[in-house]
Amino acid sequence: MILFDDFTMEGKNPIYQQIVIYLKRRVAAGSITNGDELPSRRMLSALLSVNPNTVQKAYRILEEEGLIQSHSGAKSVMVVDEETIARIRGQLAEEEAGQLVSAMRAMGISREEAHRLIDRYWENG
Amino acid sequence: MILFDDFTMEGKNPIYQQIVIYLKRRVAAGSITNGDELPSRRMLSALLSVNPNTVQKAYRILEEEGLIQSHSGAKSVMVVDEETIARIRGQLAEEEAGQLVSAMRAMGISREEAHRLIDRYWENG
DNA sequence: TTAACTGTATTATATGATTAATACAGTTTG
DNA sequence: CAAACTGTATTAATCATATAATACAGTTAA
Repeated sequence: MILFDDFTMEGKNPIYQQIVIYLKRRVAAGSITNGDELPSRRMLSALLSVNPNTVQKAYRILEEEGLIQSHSGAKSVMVVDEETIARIRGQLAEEEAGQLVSAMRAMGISREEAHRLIDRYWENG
Repeated sequence: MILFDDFTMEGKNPIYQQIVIYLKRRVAAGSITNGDELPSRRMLSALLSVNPNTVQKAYRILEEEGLIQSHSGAKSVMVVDEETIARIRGQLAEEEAGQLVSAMRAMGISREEAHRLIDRYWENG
């Protein structure tokens, strides 16, 4: 059973998107593997203090992307293979790196300075 | 007159926030200096094909942060000193670096791998 | 001076995100 | 079997974002 024990609500992004990205990151990290059971919509909504519909929206999106399989009446499970991991990992890493680079460039921050900033946040943060 | 010629609408963020961050980044980069005139709400809204109220919201937020001064009837101008530049620069760089580091960590990506990803996007993009 | 601009304000409408309260059919388990 | 869970669906209400259509008073420039 996937626990969501290190899930935290952060920033302004919609909650359903935060759930989606949380699960994708754990797939990328390898801490979620094929067949892992997800908490039910009702359980997770209670744990996060959000509406069951919000969790349902996140799960539906992941199902449309092929990362979740749901049989009506039974618990939903993750569907993960090596190709999926590589795809998700590339997808998320691209977004993050691309966003940081364009931001730093727009601010006139050099590549070396950007590396130093990241190193500083890697230690503390 | 600030031209907005390299402004592009990107991502899902509210438009008024994109305008705010665009101007802050140019302040951080030094390509906007003290006293620079802003385009009027109506002109910018026409240029970006958005509603004047959306531009007004962005300008109002910047005015509340002290980066813009508006005299009713005349063009609004930027208010920028060295302290402001340093503050904005630190603020934006912190956000970006912090976000990337927590994302990479959650995905189990090493510091060295993160640097390589950034270098790759610095060249291409 | 006056016409064309400026900032500012108000009211209305539409859409997306979220909450809320249910309902129903399939499954798991005691 | 029956109770308690499961996924799924519907309808209604609230809030933020964004658009739309004006209105008014101050500034600028021909």
